[in-house]
Amino acid sequence: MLTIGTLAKRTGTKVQTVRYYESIGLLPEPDRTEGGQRRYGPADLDRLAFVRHGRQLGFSLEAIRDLLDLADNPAQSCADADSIARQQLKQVEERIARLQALQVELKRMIDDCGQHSVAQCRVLEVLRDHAECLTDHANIGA
Amino acid sequence: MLTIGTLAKRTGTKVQTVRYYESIGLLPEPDRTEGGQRRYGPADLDRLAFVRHGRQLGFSLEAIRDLLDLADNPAQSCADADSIARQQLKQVEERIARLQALQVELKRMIDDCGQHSVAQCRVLEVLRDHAECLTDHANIGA
DNA sequence: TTGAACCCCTCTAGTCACTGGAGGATTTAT
DNA sequence: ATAAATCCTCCAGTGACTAGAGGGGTTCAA
Repeated sequence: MLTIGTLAKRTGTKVQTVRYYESIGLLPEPDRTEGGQRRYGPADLDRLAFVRHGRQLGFSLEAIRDLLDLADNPAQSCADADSIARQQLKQVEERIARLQALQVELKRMIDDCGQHSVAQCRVLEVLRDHAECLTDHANIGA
Repeated sequence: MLTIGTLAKRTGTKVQTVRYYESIGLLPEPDRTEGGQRRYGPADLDRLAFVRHGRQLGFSLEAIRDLLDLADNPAQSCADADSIARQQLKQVEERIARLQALQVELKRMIDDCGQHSVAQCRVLEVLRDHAECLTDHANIGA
């Protein structure tokens, strides 16, 4: 039986985060000692590892919840898991594209900056004048 | 004199967001009509455009606050603005690298998925078994 | 067995950058 | 004069945690 601290350490999670996952129903309520402390078994370790791994792959907790449901009912369709993963991939690819546009823009700002005097800083110019922009970059660079 | 709605529309911002920026001191308190409604001038439009443009480039509001200070005191150093932009670029590049690692992993999951039966879905397998991972992808794929 | 060290508990509130809604006032156009 | 559209404030919620206060539990050695 593992304490919450051990469980957290083994999965690279913070203790508070484990309790948070429990509070939102992503992890089941574990056994407790007489003193009221949580004690976990191997199944809990697996489930938390699954969650963390999903997070590392950029899945939202909502998506992970769906994937856990699928994993709990293995008779169901693989297609659902596949489509969740495909959605995730699409989002990741969109983010990459947006960030690459920002990268170009930022590099241009910085390159230009070196050649100008203090009073006419290109970084600030570029921010002031949207027209300076080469790319019509998308909404927010998350 | 512009209403808040017009100001918002011109800068691609929501009305609530404009008020939010005012509430955190990013925009100055504007004039008001006798009835208490906000009325904005061209300087407000510029400042808000600057903020929005910064956001589109992925700067945090904190960074934008610093950049606005620099823009307000043009006698100060361009180097500060440059270093903020450089930090931002570094962060963007890190995010791209992380996302590209995720992309590889997700593609592999999805490619493998098609070849397996419902009962042994690769997507779920990969999430279950960290050992399945080729890449040791970083913390959270933001 | 007593004490120290370290862990655990709940609860509340904060983070970031907004977004949404309730319930009501103002402005504008007809 | 009235209707539609916009505006106001205030409060609460999002996602995914994170931090801290104030207290209790567990474990090990002396």
